[in-house]
Amino acid sequence: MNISPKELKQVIVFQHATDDDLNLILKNSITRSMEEGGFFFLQGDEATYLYILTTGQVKLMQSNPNGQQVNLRTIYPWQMFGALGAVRTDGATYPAAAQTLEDSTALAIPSLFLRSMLETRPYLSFDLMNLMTTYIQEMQARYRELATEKVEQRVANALVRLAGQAGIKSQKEAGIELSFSRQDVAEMTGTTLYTVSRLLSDWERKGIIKTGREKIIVLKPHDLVRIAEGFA
Amino acid sequence: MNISPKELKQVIVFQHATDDDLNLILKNSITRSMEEGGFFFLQGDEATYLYILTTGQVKLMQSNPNGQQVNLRTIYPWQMFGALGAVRTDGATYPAAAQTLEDSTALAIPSLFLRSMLETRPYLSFDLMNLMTTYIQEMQARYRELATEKVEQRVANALVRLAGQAGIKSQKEAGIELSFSRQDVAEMTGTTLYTVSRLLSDWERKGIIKTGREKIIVLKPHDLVRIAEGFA
DNA sequence: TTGACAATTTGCGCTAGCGCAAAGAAGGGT
DNA sequence: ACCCTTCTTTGCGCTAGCGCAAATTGTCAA
Repeated sequence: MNISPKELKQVIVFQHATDDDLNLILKNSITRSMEEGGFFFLQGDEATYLYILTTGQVKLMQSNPNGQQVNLRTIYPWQMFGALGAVRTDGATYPAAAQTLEDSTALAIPSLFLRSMLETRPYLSFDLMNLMTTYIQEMQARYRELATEKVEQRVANALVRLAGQAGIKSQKEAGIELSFSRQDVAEMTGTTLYTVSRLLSDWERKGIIKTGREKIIVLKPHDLVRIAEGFA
Repeated sequence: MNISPKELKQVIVFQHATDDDLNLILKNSITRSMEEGGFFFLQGDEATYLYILTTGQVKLMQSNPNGQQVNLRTIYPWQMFGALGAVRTDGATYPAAAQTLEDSTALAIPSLFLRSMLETRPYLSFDLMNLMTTYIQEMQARYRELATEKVEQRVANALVRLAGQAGIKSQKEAGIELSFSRQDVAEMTGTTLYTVSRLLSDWERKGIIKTGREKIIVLKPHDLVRIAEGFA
């Protein structure tokens, strides 16, 4: 699999990189493929690579000591993951696990090489920092949501967000199709598979969505927004 | 109020700064004082300054549209706050509000000046980026905690953490004294003032802590750790 | 087409935690 | 020393959401 510098430039953090830098990165990196359900890394693994997803889909998740887990984020092609661990100068470990949702391929940039780049390429630190501010704000917002909103609102909100990010215009229905199981949605919103199922069934009865196995078609996004805002 | 470069170097992000840079920062900044209960900035304000707290205590909090709020973090002297808004290149706003818990003073560094420094001082971007990775990890951990742990565990955990960060060895009691109201603790853990009060009363009966008005003295931290880990 | 497996739905009972209300401390200022 | 304000406690009732269990449905492979 060959990646061109031009493709690599789609990555937000590399948008200001020179072609020379991009080639240098490509030369020093390897590609890793992983079949559905496999892990690029586990929580606590030593952070030896920073990854750029080129094909497929990856979910980042964190587990507590009892094994319960939450979904932190889903990664789509040309997004970066594993950056948190890889960037830290001390012998750092990944704070989350990265599991593929479908067969996936990623460019793996060695942490050591990355850090050497950071030292001599100010734009890289800067862009990376900017990306991180975005993450922090997002996490803070989700934290507040989890702390103050009730389940119904959080699930509605998640669907709205997903429709924007991961949605595909449905072929048959006039709506936006999402490919997530009830369990996935539960882990994204800090609730249980049962509660999600009940909510979705309810909304389907009301004609707001249409459901299927590992599939949710959003028919009336606006109604979901209203629910998310608390006008249940 | 005069701040010396040496003092300013306590700030993690400025640890690698030259004396010249530190003086430059001081020359371009102003100090702002704020009495207890006042706001350095509100959520949504245009991010014109990045602040370094020099004296006092500040809490960062985020509100949802209905006015319910969560505490994101408490700031102690020589910590930075307002960085998220100030760093972003687009005309950004603060994603949280900063309210003083006691009379406080802060060094206010203009965002524009800060950004000009970032462009020419790679170490600054780099250190700032490192600080941000720490924040992200912390927020992710708290998010997971909120999603998977029950209230009792979260409150116990918060006390343990606070004892480490903000604790003062109590004069009279053999314990670590914290100055937070029940409401504060509730906002930190995503629960209600009532539930916190009930838990604290319970723990006091068991001799794990001692309570007072806006005061919690941790007597047996280890017992709290056990509760936090789920051995209620 | 038929199995086998995984995802989903739904009934049911339960309890953790919410939140009102009212009473009881604890300070702080005058 | 007293009053007023703010914080805290606790009784009480309630419900959102959990989670087991069992039935049902959808998918894929042989």
